Amino acid sequence: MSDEFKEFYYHPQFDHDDHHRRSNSGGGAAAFPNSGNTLHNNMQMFDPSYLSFSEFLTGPTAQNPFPGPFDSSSVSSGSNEGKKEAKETLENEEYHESYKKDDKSKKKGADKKKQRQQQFAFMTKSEVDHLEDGYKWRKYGQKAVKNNAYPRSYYKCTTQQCSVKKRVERSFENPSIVVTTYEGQHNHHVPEAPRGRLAAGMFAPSMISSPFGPSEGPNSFPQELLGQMTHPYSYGGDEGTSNVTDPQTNGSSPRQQYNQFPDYGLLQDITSPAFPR
DNA sequence: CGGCTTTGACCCGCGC
DNA sequence: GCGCGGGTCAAAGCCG
Repeated sequence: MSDEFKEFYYHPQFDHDDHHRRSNSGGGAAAFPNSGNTLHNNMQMFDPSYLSFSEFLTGPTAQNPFPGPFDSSSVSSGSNEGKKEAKETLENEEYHESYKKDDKSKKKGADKKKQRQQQFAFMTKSEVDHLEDGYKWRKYGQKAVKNNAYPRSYYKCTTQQCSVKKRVERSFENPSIVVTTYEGQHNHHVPEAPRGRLAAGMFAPSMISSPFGPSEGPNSFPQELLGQMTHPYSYGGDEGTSNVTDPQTNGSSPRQQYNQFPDYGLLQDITSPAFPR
């Protein structure tokens, strides 16, 4: 219960034109190429230049693709209650959000114009695949991915006007690691805490109002997640050495630092977020 | 009964 | 041009 710290890595969802790097030369494939070391190549850290994660996201998203190279700092999100798993550092997991549809309007008959949307991926150490983030999701598919014994699940936000999707899959090497990729942006506020917990407090509008206005924010990242990250990303100066702040050992109560995170049992496990393209 | 999950099929883009 | 792999749809089943 004290080792609950998460490392936030953000890594760009390389999407360029290189979408489908599917089987990077017969190996890599989708999410976790067993390479087990390329992670650092693709993961980037929160840039200190940004006051907050939100800003961080906004910046690069708006103009520069990515602020900086992978650094090495981590964040701790005071997960109390010790929900289920212990957090640890991921270092050899690579997550590649290859970007698939550029504009492909697949599907039969349905003319869905697929245009790339902002994506945000992060790794979470959790026993459950589907982390509750306050929004309601409907699973619309599941697929076995290559080089990964674990299937990838596809979810859509059930809110009508919202077309946010997310993919969830487990790391092949570390089954305890769940990689969640959000795509698109919620154009609404967090529903009435479907599960009754976190949603309400943790996604208080005040926290997500900034650059990520749920109403029409230019961003598409999980506001809830941002909420957590905003502060955690203190990024003191000795990043790389110390995991930012560990609420629990930091002396201050987690609740304080993370504002209203009553008892969220979902994103608390975030291990390493990727980065919105 | 309504909503969600499951699962097989279909479609599409990319690499060879 | 073909095959592979990934993403989505939609019908059926399950559960609350």
